[in-house]
Amino acid sequence: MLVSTWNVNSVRARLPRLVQWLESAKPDVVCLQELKCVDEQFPREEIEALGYQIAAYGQKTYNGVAILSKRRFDDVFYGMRSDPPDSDRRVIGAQIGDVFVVSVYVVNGQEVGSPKYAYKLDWMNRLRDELRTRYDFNEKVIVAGDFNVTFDDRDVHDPKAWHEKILCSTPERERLSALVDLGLADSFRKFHADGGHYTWWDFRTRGFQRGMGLRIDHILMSPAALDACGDVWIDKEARDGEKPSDHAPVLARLEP
DNA sequence: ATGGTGGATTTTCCA
Repeated sequence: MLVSTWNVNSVRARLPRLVQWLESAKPDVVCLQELKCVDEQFPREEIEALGYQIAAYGQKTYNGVAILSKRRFDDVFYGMRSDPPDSDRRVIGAQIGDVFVVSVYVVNGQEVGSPKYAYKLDWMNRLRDELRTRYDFNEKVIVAGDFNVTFDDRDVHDPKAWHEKILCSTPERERLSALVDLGLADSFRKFHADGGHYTWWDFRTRGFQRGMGLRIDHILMSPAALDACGDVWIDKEARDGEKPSDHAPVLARLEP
């Protein structure tokens, strides 16, 4: 089973690239982030035509997450059970056979010290609570998405320039580690110990063309899922070419 | 150097 995550930065703007990628990569499960449209606008027919079931949780203009699956969903949940409920649509989860899959789009946070940064840290606390109370981590649990946080400086093209900056600050990394402490490993690191592997490059600085990226998209796995995982890789080609997203997809192969 | 590009929606927000 091939499980993947991709922040598409508008599913409608990315539709031709997404269709092309689904046809070539042939993932069984896809966690999408930043749909940037309501569910009525989701290009359902084009994706169903490729043999996927769709569970979407979108909103106007911002955020929005979905899960695509070749196999039918046994169960789906929409959003966190926090009080008050999340004002943004950033989390969706589904049971697909014996695997529990969550697609997450973590708050960006704008800048360290800003109100949005404080919100990000609180939101990540709430995500931890949601996952902790929802799942039995003896099962196969996969939490994939745009976490908007690097694990350590191996995930950063220029650690000096990014030191304690947004996406790289210690409080953000502590909260990402707190998710790992639930029993959710960074699956990419099972196969790649070296740095220099990135999933996001800023449009504004033409980061992709200059090799200036960060690894902020992750596939976290419970021990049973990680045991079944034979490889994890970043599809950099999907970040190249005409009208790309600013993120590359991450893929993981699991033995049945 | 607080820019730059890209998306959605709109003369601006967000990333």
